[in-house]
Amino acid sequence: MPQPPAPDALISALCDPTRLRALQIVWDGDEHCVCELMEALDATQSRMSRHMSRLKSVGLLIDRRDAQWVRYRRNPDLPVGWAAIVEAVLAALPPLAEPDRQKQAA
Amino acid sequence: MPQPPAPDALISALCDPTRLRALQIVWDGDEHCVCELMEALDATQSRMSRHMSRLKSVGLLIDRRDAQWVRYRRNPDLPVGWAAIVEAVLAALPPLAEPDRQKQAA
DNA sequence: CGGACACTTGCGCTTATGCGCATACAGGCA
DNA sequence: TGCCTGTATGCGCATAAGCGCAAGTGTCCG
Repeated sequence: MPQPPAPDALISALCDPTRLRALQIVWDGDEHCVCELMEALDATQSRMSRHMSRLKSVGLLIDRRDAQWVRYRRNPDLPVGWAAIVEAVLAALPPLAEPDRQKQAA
Repeated sequence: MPQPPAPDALISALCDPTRLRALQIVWDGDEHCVCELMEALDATQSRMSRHMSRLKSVGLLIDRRDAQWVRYRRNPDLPVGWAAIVEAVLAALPPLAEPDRQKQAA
């Protein structure tokens, strides 16, 4: 089984608003550190850290230590089927652009 | 709001193996009664009834009373984005054909 | 070394979720 | 009406999930 766990695990990982928002941000393919995400999503550090760790554990993301930061990004080797699910879900989500970032615009 | 609740609700509804399997069966577009599903998925009556009711409440399914039976089937008016999610998820699931129906074949 | 910053993790708590059991409800049929 | 099949629902319970807090790890810098 080249894929991480079972599809059920993928779905479970998506079953949380914060994780979905995080995916939304991280899915641009770029690297994002925890501190960036916690600010963007208004979450505490431990909370965000755990969510990211969960997304990583199911294989959606990979991380990399970069000095004091841990950079998360989309797993480039994600099976196509899984990517399709994530993308379908993200496509249905509200843009997030304004609502979660307006704080810094305000 | 033409769409049921929010996408989060859809995802939550998918966060259960039994519901996923049920969708797998029901997604053929035909009608399926609870008793059929409970047998196919080896679930108790109340359990299956609740799962189906949940799938219905988020708008994935519609039901119809037919004498003593309640026929569930895929909601034909599902927004395309939602259908895309469901289909992406179902595509990633193992066929289910054999494992859950072999009992009647045995 | 010591302190600051970024992140992770153990712990206890609270709430959500799924389950079975028993019971209520609905429709067919005698 | 009474009874049977099929489905829904109230209730209580057990487990899972998410959270905050506080302590621990890793890295840089002075």
